[in-house]
Amino acid sequence: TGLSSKPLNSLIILQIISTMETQVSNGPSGTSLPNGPVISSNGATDDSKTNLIVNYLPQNMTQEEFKSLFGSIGEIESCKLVRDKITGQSLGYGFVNYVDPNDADKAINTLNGLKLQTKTIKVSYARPSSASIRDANLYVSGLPKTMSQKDMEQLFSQYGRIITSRILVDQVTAGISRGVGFIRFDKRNEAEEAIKGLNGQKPLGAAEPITVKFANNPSQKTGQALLTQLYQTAARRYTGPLHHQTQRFRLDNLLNASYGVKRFSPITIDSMTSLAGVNLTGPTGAGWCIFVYNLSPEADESVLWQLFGPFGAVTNVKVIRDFTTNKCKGFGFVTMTNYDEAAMAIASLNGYRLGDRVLQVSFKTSKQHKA
DNA sequence: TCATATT
Repeated sequence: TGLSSKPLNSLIILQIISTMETQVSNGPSGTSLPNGPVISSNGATDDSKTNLIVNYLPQNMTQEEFKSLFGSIGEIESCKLVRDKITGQSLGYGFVNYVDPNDADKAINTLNGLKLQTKTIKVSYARPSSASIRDANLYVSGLPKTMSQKDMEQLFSQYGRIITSRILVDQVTAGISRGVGFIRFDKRNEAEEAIKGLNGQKPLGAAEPITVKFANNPSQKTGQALLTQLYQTAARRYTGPLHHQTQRFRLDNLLNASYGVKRFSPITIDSMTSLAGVNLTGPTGAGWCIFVYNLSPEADESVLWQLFGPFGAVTNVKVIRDFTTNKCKGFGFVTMTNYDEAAMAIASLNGYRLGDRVLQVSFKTSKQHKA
């Protein structure tokens, strides 16, 4: 046919295939087989009960950490952290498709709202992928400062189903509206109708008209913005470690954000640093292994993610359980990628009161039981 | 005059 020698034609073929896949996955809902995937009459699998979208992931979370976190719930059929095609940067969201619909449900119940670093992740069922749900995100400006998120949703809901909405607030004055926000509709045509109906209009009782337009798409940045981003990430890589005082400040902010509690650990970072090298197992493969003692019998992996996630990159967590009762034996392990973040977590969480227990947290040593 | 929601 001559197609094989022309890259452009290959691209077209790929697009055709991808269109076919889209059509197939949007086929009629099918029948559920016992303990198996839902198969529709045309042979395609229906992922609506197993496939999740995860939003507001920390920027530095890797595919491996992502899989590790959601794999702690149950067997994963597939998962993907979505990255920018050009820069490779995480776009802050991903997909997890479980084998068992019950695990998808469990993941929503236990991981939705989990605080990781500065983010609160959102876990929900993914809508079937289709072109009609893309580019349905609107940027709204000129909103009255008194307008709440609920008010804004009420205004826009006449044009379609709203998936998310947000009003940006001033960081320093703690929560005063900046008069700008976002509305994501289920369908792009709903967003288009909302622009036609509301752009340049004055909301009831408002003094000024609002501006409604499509939001900037993060995956199609300008060349200048791309260069800026590349430069900034490169600069961060080559910047030395933050001063300890600064780290302590960041640490308190993270803790306050995550737990709403301020606490001070008697252990300083410097004393932790002096610990390094004498008694540690050291960075084994993936990172630094941390020993966590005095967990309750009911403790599970999500507790460890919640405790350590705010401090930085966590690649793995494990609760050690009794073989017969399946209850936690009182301890577990956490692996963190970066030494500084691990030391910070230990300095803050050692002596941390979790329920009626006081945790003991340290780097894992080669002979732990010898106290 | 914009945080990161459809692989």
